[in-house]
Amino acid sequence: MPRVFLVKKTSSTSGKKKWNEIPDCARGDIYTPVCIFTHHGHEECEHSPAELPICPSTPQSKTTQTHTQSHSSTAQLSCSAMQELSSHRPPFICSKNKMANANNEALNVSQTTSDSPFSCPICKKTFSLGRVMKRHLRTHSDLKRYSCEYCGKGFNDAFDLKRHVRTHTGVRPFKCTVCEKAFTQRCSLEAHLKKVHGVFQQYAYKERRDKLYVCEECGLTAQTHDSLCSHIQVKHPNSKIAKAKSKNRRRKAQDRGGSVSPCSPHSLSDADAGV
DNA sequence: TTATGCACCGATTGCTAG
DNA sequence: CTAGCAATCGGTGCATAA
Repeated sequence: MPRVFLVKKTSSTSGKKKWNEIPDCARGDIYTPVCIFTHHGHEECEHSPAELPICPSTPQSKTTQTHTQSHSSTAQLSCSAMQELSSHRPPFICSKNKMANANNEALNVSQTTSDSPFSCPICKKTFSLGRVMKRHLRTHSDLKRYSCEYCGKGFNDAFDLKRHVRTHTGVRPFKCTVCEKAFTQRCSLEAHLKKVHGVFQQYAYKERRDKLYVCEECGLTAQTHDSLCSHIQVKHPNSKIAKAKSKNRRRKAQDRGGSVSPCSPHSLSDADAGV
């Protein structure tokens, strides 16, 4: 069975950079967490990850070719039927977790409680919020809303796509303060700090959600939107992000008939980037 | 005011390379 | 065996539509 979810192998197309061979210092300006909580109790402030979309994807067709079903139709399938469906899915759609969950869900059907009012009609998993359950239903569908322009892999979440694209672009926003090694995901950095250096990061929940503005073009990180926008305008004036930004400015100016922020958060959204 | 969608995030996990 | 990579998915904040 192909380990298709490991893009590292499957996307070894010509022209792809071998980022593992590139020193972190050569990848561009990257994020260095300054809020680390060590054994010594030293604590500083911290900011969190990436903001910019880079991979404009469309509701692509590649992932919808087989076994795509509407929620209404899938809702009529039993768990075993869903498992069978999964076994015939195209490689990158048949996710590991989906398969594992299918088994777990079958086992846990009897464990659902009445405390969670929203229950998945397919796997019977329960949720406290209706919108969470509704989104969960997507996991039973082969339809992927966002596709990677580099490898074609599909994702349900725009941010997941953005994070995935970093594996192609080499952007690694999370940098170890001890050894300079950089990572694409905060958890990878935290695991590294904990295991290798014995350093524990601790944040309040809010602190974790503070944004770090990452230029997906070069990996530069900024603490504010404005500084990031200035960077994009100066360094990457012809990038898709910059174009999407200017396009969004024009649109908003038309919609509101007034001045708009030169770089509002939504101006950098996936949708505005042509998704 | 409520419902909904989007975006971001962390926890978790399977896998590979060394 | 360990460290790191990459992916999935539920929780949550925010903006906007109804």
